[in-house]
Amino acid sequence: MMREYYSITELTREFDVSTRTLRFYEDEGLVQPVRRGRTRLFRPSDRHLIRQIMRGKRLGFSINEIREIIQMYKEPPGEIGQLNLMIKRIEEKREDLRQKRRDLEETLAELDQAEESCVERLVELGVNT
Amino acid sequence: MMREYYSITELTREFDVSTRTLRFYEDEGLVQPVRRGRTRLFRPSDRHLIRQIMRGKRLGFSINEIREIIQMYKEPPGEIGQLNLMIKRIEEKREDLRQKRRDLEETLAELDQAEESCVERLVELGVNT
DNA sequence: CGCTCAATTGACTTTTACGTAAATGCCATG
DNA sequence: CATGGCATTTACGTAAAAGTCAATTGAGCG
Repeated sequence: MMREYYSITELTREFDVSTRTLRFYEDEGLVQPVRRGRTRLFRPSDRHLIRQIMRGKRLGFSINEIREIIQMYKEPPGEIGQLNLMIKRIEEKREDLRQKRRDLEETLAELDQAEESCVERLVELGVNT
Repeated sequence: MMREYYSITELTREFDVSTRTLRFYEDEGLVQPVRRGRTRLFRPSDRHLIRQIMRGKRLGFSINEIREIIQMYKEPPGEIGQLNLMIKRIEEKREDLRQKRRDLEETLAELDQAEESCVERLVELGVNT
């Protein structure tokens, strides 16, 4: 079932962030929950945005970078110049992500090696006792 | 040829960081260049460390996390308890990196989709004019 | 030796991404 | 109705990771 609204505390629990953080994202214009009186009602689309924000954070993107990425997920603009510009920006972000992927694979490889050294050392010690 | 020493400015150019940054990393104990008088002489091992630091930064790790990772690359400890602890830590970091990889792939997929939408829109506009 | 210019040091400042506290609102429940 | 329990707003605080600036220092060179 697709819920209509989520309360702020529901989402803080789901994503393990504080209310302060979600309000901060609202101030930053990353999400725009609707209001009933003064209380915020987050829609599924807001929830999805928060999911994307958390992903961006884990990848080490700043709020501004996340904002840019979120722009890219939105409806493409209607003007050709804008479209070409957006495609260029998207390509840049993808290159950025590919660099991160290379960094990630290299780091994983080095950690694999480090673990192997540890295991070898354990075997040595196990043999000698 | 394997250079013996690198000056601080050489490395700032190579890695596109400021001298302040490299000194900061030294203060943080991430690198320990030797000294001739007061000037720092960075050895190939320091250079390699800086490379690893930059990788960690691009992946969004904090200085403390980078410090931990660097510890893992070093010689494995001699004591069994320490070795097991280190293996556990390494496994945690790897899980962290695998999460980042999932985030990365998802983000790349969404960007692919976004670009496709843009291209489609371009085709529409191209057809209509 | 004196000059110059890069390098160092230390202090202070800045930016980012929230944390925290205080005062207050809203509302369901006993 | 008052009590508890979230919510909100406003304002100030803070830690991390450098940037910036000023005052020195030292090394090389003519």
